[in-house]
Amino acid sequence: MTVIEIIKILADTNRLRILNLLYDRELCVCELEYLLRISQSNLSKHLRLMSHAGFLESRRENKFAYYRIQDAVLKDHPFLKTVFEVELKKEEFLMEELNELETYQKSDITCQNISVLIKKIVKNEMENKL
Amino acid sequence: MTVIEIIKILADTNRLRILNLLYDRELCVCELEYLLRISQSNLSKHLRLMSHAGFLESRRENKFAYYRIQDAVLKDHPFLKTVFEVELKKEEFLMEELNELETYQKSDITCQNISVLIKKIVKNEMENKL
DNA sequence: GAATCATATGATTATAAAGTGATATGCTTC
DNA sequence: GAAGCATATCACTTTATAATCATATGATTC
Repeated sequence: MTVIEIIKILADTNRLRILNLLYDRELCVCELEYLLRISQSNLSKHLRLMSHAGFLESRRENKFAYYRIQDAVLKDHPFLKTVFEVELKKEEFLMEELNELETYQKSDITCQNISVLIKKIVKNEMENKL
Repeated sequence: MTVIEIIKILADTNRLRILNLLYDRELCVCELEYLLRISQSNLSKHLRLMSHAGFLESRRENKFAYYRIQDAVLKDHPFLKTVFEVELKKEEFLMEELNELETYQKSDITCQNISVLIKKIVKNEMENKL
């Protein structure tokens, strides 16, 4: 992966939000969908893009797909550590999303029951549009 | 300037080429045009974009406009040093363009006589298209 | 094996940049 | 002050990418 490819991956707000949460941990598609309020298909496409580029890796466990950042990317491109650990911390909304992740992890919500919540969110959004 | 703004600036090959040459030095628009073979209007737009964002600063000396990277940007976002000094060095074509800059600086070409060369380049390109 | 669920993909639309060619600006020189 | 030059800007075209909606896939549960 070239620097240019990496920078182009970072240069999208939704992808940066995804990577912000995936930094240092593995998350399921449904968790990202719930935490970031990105539509399922849109999310899936960003994840595929980053996987094909070699930025992410994924594994499947039963019904659920888990994504993580490839170790090699961080090793080969040390500036990414600074971006994630220093620069992204300056962005208030990204910090807020990390807080929400923490709240989520302390809660009793899991991949098993998260879809109910997502449906509620989608329903609310629909109603707000009317 | 937010990280996201900075990354979006970097996420364009021509802007990265420009910044690669401007790192650690000041250059004139005509020098960039000559060295990078980017059309004058396109170049001017990229320079304006980066100036408005606060990434570049410019000064005018007679007919010529000189651009440089703002000190504050590099100070405020240390990862940029790594990007320029480590990551961009891995890109062969960017290294090649730095070499061409060095050759240029050793030559007797100056802003005063560079426009003749640019016209020749443009003329050649026109002919190659036919 | 039919139904359900999580995720992926395809087709399409929407949006936003980058590039181009012509023209404007503003300084310089005669 | 007219002409020439370097740079900037405008109007437009082209290209690229994100988002959306509908549908497919593939595993799971009953």
